[in-house]
Amino acid sequence: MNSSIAITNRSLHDQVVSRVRDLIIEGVLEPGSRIDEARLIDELGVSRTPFREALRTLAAEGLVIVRPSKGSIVRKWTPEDVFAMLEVLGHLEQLAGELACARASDAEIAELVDLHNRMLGHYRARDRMPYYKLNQEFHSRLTELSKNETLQETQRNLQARLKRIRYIGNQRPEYWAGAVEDHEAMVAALKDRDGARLGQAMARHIRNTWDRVKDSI
Amino acid sequence: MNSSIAITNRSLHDQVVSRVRDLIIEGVLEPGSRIDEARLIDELGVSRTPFREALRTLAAEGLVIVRPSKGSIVRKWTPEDVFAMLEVLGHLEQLAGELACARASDAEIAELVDLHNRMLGHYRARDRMPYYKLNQEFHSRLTELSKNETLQETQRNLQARLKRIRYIGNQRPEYWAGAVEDHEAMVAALKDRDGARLGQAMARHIRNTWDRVKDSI
DNA sequence: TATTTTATACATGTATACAAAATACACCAC
DNA sequence: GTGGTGTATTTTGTATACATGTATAAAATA
Repeated sequence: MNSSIAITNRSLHDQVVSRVRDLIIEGVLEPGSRIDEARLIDELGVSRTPFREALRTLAAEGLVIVRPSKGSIVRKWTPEDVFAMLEVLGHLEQLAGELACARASDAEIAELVDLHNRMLGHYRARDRMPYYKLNQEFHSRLTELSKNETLQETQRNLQARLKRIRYIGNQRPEYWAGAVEDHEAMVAALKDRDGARLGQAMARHIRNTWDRVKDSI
Repeated sequence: MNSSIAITNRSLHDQVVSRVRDLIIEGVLEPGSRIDEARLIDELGVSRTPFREALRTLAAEGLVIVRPSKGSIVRKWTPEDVFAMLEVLGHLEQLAGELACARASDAEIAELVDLHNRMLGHYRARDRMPYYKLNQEFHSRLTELSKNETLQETQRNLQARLKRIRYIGNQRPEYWAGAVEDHEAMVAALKDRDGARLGQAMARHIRNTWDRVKDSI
């Protein structure tokens, strides 16, 4: 029972989309495996119509492939795919960084610095999961500061595709330390509102990400 | 009756998606207007299921908004939306240009130069429609030369969203002349495989596009 | 025994029917 | 005349039934 007062009128479609998306990101539905329609609709307790519509949405997002008459599968990324996604994401976040320096308010930047400091706390305590979650938020929030809706949308989509891979990849301690260093540089540039430097730092961060994840795909 | 021999086994879904997408791009379905499910499925001769699945795909592409229980509408872009899309597209094509210079074969570049020359022919003859179509192809092909699948996918999507706007915008003769000049610069840089210069030229081209279309949104 | 064919089961694609929500409209009170 | 309430109608959301296509396994032939 939902104790909150808020009216939760999310359509069944939206609920199924985010539920299945999570199942894919969490790896419950394995990349390359068939999606058993009958079993999933049974487990989710919905009928085929909203489920299939959800699959179409996820297919458009690139997480699922619908093969006519042959069922749907969870999309599986090749190393080339991942490299391509990071190449694009790197340039988009570079743009985001440049725009953020030009368009964000002082308060917004302060918030982001605060978020970064909390991340540092989790790093020192070696709490991977909360660090990881704040990391996702850091990148999303920084992209928001670009005040460019399309940029946010595209970044969100790529981040969703990469979420699982990144989580798997960032396991080794020295990789984690490297990522934290990258973030230090980014936050410093953001504080100075040095768009070019922030852009460079973000692009470098994404390139480093490739080095960190490439062996675990 | 289909006189061609080719087996046209595209799913009903795909057919509906591209049909409705075209209706939106051509302006038959006007931005902001409600999509009359009953009428359209009747005109297309399909049932509601594949049609609604197609709407979900188009919604994910950003061309349509599905409002729960209130029907779907054709998405209408504000000037801010268009500016944001061009800002992103500009940077993506800049990246595409840089990568193309590094990764394309001589033959591929020659093909693109040839395509450009055909565009010039249409420009001299003032044949707007064939010029416009080759222009779309020019940008798609150049992005293909980046050999980055994600980049192509993202570019395709943004190009689809902007298609109608760009067509409306590029009407005045002096604007057209400016666009042709931009292309001359791009092709020259591509011939020299000067990635930085090509990138700059593409980014500038997109910025000019904004100036050309902003008054007609 | 290997290979091809065919039958059958099962999963997917599409259509339709039913339920729920939103909108339009008429009627009444103020 | 204006505002509000209740009902009818339309439209959308979901479930289910039916049709069609694909894969598997059994049987027949080479």
